[in-house]
Amino acid sequence: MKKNSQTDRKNQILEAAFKVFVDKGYSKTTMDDIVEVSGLSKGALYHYYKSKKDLFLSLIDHWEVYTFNNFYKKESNDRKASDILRIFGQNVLQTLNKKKYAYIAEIEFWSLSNYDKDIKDRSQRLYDKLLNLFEKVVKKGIKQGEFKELDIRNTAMIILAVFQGVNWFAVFNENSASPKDYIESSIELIIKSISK
Amino acid sequence: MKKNSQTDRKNQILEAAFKVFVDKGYSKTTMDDIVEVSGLSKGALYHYYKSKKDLFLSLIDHWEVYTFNNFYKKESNDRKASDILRIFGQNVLQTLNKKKYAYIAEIEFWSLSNYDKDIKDRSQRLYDKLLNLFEKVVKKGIKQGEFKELDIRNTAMIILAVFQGVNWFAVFNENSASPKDYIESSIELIIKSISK
DNA sequence: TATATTAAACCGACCGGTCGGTATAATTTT
DNA sequence: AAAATTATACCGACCGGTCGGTTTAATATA
Repeated sequence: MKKNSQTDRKNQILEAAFKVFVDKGYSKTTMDDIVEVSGLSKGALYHYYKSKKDLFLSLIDHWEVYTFNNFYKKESNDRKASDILRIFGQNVLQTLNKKKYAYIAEIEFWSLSNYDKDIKDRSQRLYDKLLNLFEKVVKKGIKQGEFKELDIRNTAMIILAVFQGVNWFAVFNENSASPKDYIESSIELIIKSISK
Repeated sequence: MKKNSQTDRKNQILEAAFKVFVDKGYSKTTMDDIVEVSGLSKGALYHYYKSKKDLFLSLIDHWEVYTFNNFYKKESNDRKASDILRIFGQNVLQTLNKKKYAYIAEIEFWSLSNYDKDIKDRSQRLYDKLLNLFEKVVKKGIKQGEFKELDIRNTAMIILAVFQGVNWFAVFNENSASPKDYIESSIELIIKSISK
């Protein structure tokens, strides 16, 4: 009971913080904003998190679960590697449509990583996970004879870069190209190139 | 004479601001920091720029000239499209090695674009230029029979995304892959896919 | 009553921008 | 060409407001 309501409270705060951070950016966000949106008091906030930065760091982990949770599930074993990539692509699109703000938060992580070592480390850990995931898929493709023998890390990075490309659509009002076209054609381009 | 010394002063301020902004990020940068680095006074600063934001906006234009100046030159007419892409890639690498901070500044633009319309517009204008440049190359490749008939805007975006991928190396300490390998193999991958 | 939790008043460091003023250069007047 | 006037460049002390964080008061819980 106690343990649960404690994590409930923490989540309540995190979600409020998420909203405000995405809305105003880290530095323009005030603790009072988060107090207001969370419906709790400042005392409560500092009871659960020791500082604004501490709150933000927790948010990075929260973000990962929130945004990429279904990512990790979808890699079913019975599909071929190329199809897994396609599914990833669809997930990215879905996230862009339904949780555009997740990508905006991600950009904030990048930006802050340049000036704060703790945030950088936390973000990097997150990306290592993602890269490992892509690497697994590439390895699988190679093992199953679908992909050529290529530098695994490098290929994973290219895939990541392509997915990161949708950030473009999250930030700017691009109307001369659609995210769907972009993602799908990019993935097909990659698949085609690395397939035997 | 007068006009010149005026732009000299403005550049002096811009360069100081560039340094500090890259070093600390926009919000953590104080006007006093810029005062100190520029060697001028606060009064002088506000004499030439009406606000911190005004200064930052000017910096976006400055950044473009500073970072991509040689980009625009290199598209010599006697080369085939794929080689132009390769040259672009080398330029990106060179920039990453010599002016890493330029990429860090770029991330700051992205981030701030989410919260400030003026910065967003200014940044978008910058990317439109870049995309147009890539489109020209793609068109050329098609016209000269080197590339397939494909969606031009979309292809330009893929190229952009790949180049943006080096931001990764600018932000994080990636030691399991080299920027050079990344860029070169990415470009070859693209060229291979879009060539007839 | 003791303890735990929340609410709200408050503190003080910090910072963007202002403003009164000086120095220097350009222009006009005598 | 000297003096007077005006325009421009520059300086730095200062102010008003903000905001992360602390402290104290109130309230609920046991």
